[in-house]
Amino acid sequence: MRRALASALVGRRVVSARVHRRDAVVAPGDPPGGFGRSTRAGRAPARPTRLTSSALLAGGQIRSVERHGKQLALITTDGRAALIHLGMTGQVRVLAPGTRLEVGPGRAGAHAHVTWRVADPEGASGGRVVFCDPRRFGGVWAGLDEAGLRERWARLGPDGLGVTGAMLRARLGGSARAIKAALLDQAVVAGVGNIYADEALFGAGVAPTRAARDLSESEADALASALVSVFRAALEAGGSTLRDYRAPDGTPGRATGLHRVYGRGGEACGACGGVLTRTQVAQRTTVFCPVCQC
DNA sequence: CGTGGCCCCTGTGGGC
DNA sequence: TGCCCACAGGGGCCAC
Repeated sequence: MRRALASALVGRRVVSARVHRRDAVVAPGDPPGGFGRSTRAGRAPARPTRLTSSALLAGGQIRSVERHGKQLALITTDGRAALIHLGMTGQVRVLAPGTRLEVGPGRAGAHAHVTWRVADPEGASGGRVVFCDPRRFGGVWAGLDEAGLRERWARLGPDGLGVTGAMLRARLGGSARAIKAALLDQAVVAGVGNIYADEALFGAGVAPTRAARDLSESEADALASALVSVFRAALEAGGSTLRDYRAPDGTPGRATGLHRVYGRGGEACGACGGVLTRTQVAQRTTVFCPVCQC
């Protein structure tokens, strides 16, 4: 996504930013609680703050598109930043001038929440970029600057693509919680979600329920390198499309074909032939091989 | 302070 | 066909 958005946006101007659903955006001064909390009926009476199009980069020129973990930042040459998180069902689509967004799986196209119009520096239309998310677990953080962005990202762990055993050990510390719960914590490693946690634990031969503090040094090393290879392979395949995910050009990812345990509870383990166990860890469905992972 | 539980939301697929 | 339930790529808050 980052690469596709960078090639579509870097050097272009943001002509306008339109918000179709205010609760898919968090602006500075909004009450805490994340997406959807500020305007929901029956909640605290706090009104959302006024959201200017400038807070969503209108009038700026895109200098770079950066990513840390699951968060994607659009940064302008004058130092403004907006941050996108896909949640479970989010998409960011790039549409050529004159084209329409199809409704698509999960009715994503019927849930467009933010639309940016972009243009070449000479003014020729560059089409538009649309953030969609039916469930609205994702959203856009508006009104950031680069310092605010770095501050947010400093609270996250190292990005999963570059994690090492030493980083992992330092972040796990003496925690008694299940290693899978620790991996899902974005302050430990940024970017690990339910699919890749299970896949990496399988790759490393570590059971998801093991206490984080009980991992040996070599197990932490194996887990870090399993994370990196799982991420590399999934990126190479364009990501995991269970149903909703699409690249910015609308193509689904093909990494689901690489999953060795995720979504395969009850099936035979590809390594030992035993039955893959499906259970719950940290309130998330978890699949692992009780023979290969211990 | 660290943790588990609960909740936010919409869509889909299976059982009856 | 329709209704109800379970479940889904995430993460913030709150009570223990």
